[in-house]
Amino acid sequence: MHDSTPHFDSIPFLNTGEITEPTLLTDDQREVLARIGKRLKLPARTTVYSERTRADSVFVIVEGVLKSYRELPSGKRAMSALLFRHDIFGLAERGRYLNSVQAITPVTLHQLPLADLIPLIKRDAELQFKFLAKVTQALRESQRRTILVGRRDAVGRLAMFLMMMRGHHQLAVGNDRDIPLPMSRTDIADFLGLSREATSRAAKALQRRGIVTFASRHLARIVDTPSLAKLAAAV
Amino acid sequence: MHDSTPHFDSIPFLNTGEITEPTLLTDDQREVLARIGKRLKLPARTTVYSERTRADSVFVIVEGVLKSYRELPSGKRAMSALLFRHDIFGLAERGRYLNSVQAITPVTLHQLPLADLIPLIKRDAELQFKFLAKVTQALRESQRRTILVGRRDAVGRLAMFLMMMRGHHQLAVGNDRDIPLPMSRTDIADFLGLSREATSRAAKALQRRGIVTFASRHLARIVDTPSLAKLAAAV
DNA sequence: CGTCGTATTGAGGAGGCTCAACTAAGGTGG
DNA sequence: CCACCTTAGTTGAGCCTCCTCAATACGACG
Repeated sequence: MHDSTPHFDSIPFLNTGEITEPTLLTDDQREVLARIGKRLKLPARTTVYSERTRADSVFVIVEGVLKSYRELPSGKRAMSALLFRHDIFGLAERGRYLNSVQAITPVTLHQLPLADLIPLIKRDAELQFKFLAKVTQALRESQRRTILVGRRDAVGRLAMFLMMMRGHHQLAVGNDRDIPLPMSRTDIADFLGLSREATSRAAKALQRRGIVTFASRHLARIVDTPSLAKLAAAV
Repeated sequence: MHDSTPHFDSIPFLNTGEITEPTLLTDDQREVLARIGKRLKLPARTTVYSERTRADSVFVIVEGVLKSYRELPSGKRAMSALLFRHDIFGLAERGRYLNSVQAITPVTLHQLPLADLIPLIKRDAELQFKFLAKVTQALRESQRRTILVGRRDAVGRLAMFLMMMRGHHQLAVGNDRDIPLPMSRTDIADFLGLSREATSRAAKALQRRGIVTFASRHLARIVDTPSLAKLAAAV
């Protein structure tokens, strides 16, 4: 199937048989979604929508990385999530978006107007089920992140983040030692619930201990995977 | 409708008209769910299920409070969520539960076997849509909690928690000053990502500042709502 | 090659964690 | 019914980590 149609996968609820593959959209379902939506190509730094604005669409990421965040009264920004290929975002509450979403890299999105999507998934229960599974997965991801920011140690948090990024990248490319980090250090800090400085020091600590090297600001290389995994798991 | 059938509500995606009411299950839907599931009454402290065990059911809370948590290697417990009336839990990944769930108060649950529920919601798209909305709401709740544990100040976190508990209780009862806290201090501490000691000190600080009084360990009374709201909102 | 925003490094201080002792409450059996 | 025991919660002291502020270094972009 051509890559221009929206696509996502999700981890199934049940374990059917021994092998568990992610649940994929069928070609037909992708066609249908492509029909009701339109494709969007946006340069980096574009704001897709801002919190509290009228919500009329859900988005599926075809390619690229985005961040979902909330501005706090103090001027700090609380990051709700980092969003990757095949993720869904824009689930609104009472017709308003709750977060702002901004592109970190250039992105390709599929915009699905709620006015069309809701009737569609109410007709097509199988398609809706894919959405249900995907939202459930996002919920689990969110809970994992709650555990992450609940940790006290900066190094462990960064390790957890790197393992997470590795997981995302690994799906796409074979190489699992080089981890591209498209987002800024500030974004990482916000994601981890740390200050920029603490994040920077944590990165240096990992490097000093020979676990990870940072070839550039946007490329990490895992040297000692077991140690990193151990740091990420601990606590 | 009799209270023995499972029930839940959720906040709609769209704003239809000016007034936005929560989306409720219809009587018919409750009937259908009641038919495929069975009712469960459990005393306090019962473990409904443990992490990594085989998942075969989703649960709807008819009455009572439960906690969902994960045991960490260090022996600490990371709380994933507190669960209240009309909440849903037990969404599994590949046939395994990810968290453990334990009753805090005596609870009444509706157990819905996945083997029956999945075919049902694949037939009944309207019913599935209610589940989709509910899971989405849980996702938002989880994101809010991520922001909560990301805060640095213990007092603010506790304030946020109290406002949250107020919201839950307010729905059921009119009184919005008395807040029952059925869970232990340890549970609150786990939920806030604080130590027991810090939680205790934060409670004392709120009391000293005349914002909240703790009549007993399980009953808080809000004295100065605006101040509490301000503390909860700030950051 | 200069400029501006981003990132790193350093020093000092605040807040929460840990450890330890003490107190309160709940449950049990005589 | 009360004394005891066990568990949960509070209080205090010291330490550790991260935050804040400030200065410097880096790097992307014009």
